[in-house]
Amino acid sequence: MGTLQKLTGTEDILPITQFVGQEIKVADVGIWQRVEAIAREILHRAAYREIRTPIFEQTALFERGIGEATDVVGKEMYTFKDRGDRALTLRPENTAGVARAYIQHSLYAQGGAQRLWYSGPMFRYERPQKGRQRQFSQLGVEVIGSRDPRADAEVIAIATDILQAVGLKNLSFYLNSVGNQSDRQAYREALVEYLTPYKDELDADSRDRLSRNPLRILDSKDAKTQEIVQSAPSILAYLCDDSRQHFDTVQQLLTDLNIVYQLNPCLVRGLDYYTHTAFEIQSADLGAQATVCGGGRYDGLITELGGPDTAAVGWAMGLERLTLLLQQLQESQPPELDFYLVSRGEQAEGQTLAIAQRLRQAGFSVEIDLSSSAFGKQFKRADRSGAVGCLILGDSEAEHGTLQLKWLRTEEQQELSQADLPSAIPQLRQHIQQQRQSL
RNA sequence: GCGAGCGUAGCCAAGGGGUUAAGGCAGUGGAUUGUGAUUCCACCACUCGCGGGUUCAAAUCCCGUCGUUCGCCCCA
Repeated sequence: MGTLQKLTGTEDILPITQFVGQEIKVADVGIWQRVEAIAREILHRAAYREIRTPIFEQTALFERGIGEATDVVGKEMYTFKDRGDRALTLRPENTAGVARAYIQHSLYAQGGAQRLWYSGPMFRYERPQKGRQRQFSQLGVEVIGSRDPRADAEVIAIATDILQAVGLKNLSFYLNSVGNQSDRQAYREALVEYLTPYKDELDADSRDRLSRNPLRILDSKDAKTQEIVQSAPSILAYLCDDSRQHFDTVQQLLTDLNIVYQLNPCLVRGLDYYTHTAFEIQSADLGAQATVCGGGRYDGLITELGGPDTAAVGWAMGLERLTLLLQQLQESQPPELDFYLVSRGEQAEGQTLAIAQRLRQAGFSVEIDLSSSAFGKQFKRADRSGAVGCLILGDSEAEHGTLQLKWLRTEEQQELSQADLPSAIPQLRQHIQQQRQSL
């Protein structure tokens, strides 16, 4: 193909929806704007403030923060050298970046917990499939500076609020606790001890992980491995009293909030920094990439990155997955347009911009037809634009300083004086409102 | 990184060795030179993702490559 095309695993989000039959092939920006507006409102009400951090960071930040043994760091990062020979990486997730900013600007000096949210592109070098891209968008929240179980529950409640407000149903919420460092160490040994005799029956990947990252074997999709894992010891049995109590309280709070969850002791998240609470919200309608939202507590991360001992919880939502689910539910609305301005003739065309600007400054939306084609054609486009009114400017109007206004839905037509336009504005506004409502 | 399927116009497609590459939607111009519908007419792929091979002959068969979709791994 001679033309340049988007890179694999990236998407264009267009102003128009593209259909194949009834099925939406590519959803338009409208759905994104709706989701973002709803999320923003809910986050605002919960006193979360937006933070924007760079899209690339030093490679070392992710290596240290996410963990060198993880797949994300091991094989999925977009890493490169810049012209100054610095090792950079396009962020594969944003918790590490937010933690870095928190430390760098000493946000802990503000006192109390910092409630933060972010939204933006993330990058992972993977083979794309349904619900998985190389550039994708995450909306996330972080509460940094509290180990209170209410923080865990609040963050979860906000996630379920957003998903519900946006209109998603049929989601499953899985909850687990992976305990603290020493709980996990003890459990890890027990698990390895249990699994070692079955070593030859595990699938190849799991056998590999037995020494490197045995907890990951728990959520293997391999049938035989699953069977073996069924009777493995549960992490929940290895929680110390503090961990146990924290987890119990989180569960109690969720129950009080009527948030339905399923305990899943096999839920292990792929990033090293998680401690205690871990959770995922999944949909059955997404194919193999079922997780819409995932997160948990990460009490060790800030220290790991060189900051003070600071507890934190957070989650991230995959916005492509969310919109993918949403576009199955609703059709998109064309943008509302007040006036479509048609014109013909040199003098008339010369007056259109000034008229449009005057109306726009008064708060109306106005689209100018730039084609100079026959009025018949321009009217056809006016009709399709969905505008309430069509402003007509031809030779005689230009001559007399007037303009025709045809209300497209009622087919009434009236004449206006250009000079009197400002005084006609309240009436126009009222008329448009009426016509919209009568639909 | 691995596996499988699929690439014919802006979109949906027919054609599976024989040469003008069906049809539909959308678009543009006109019938209608100042009023939205319908209808009608015309235009809209020097070539079937790209490169090579087989053949008298390739969109069609073979190889490679790129893209895409779904899955594995992993995650959002």
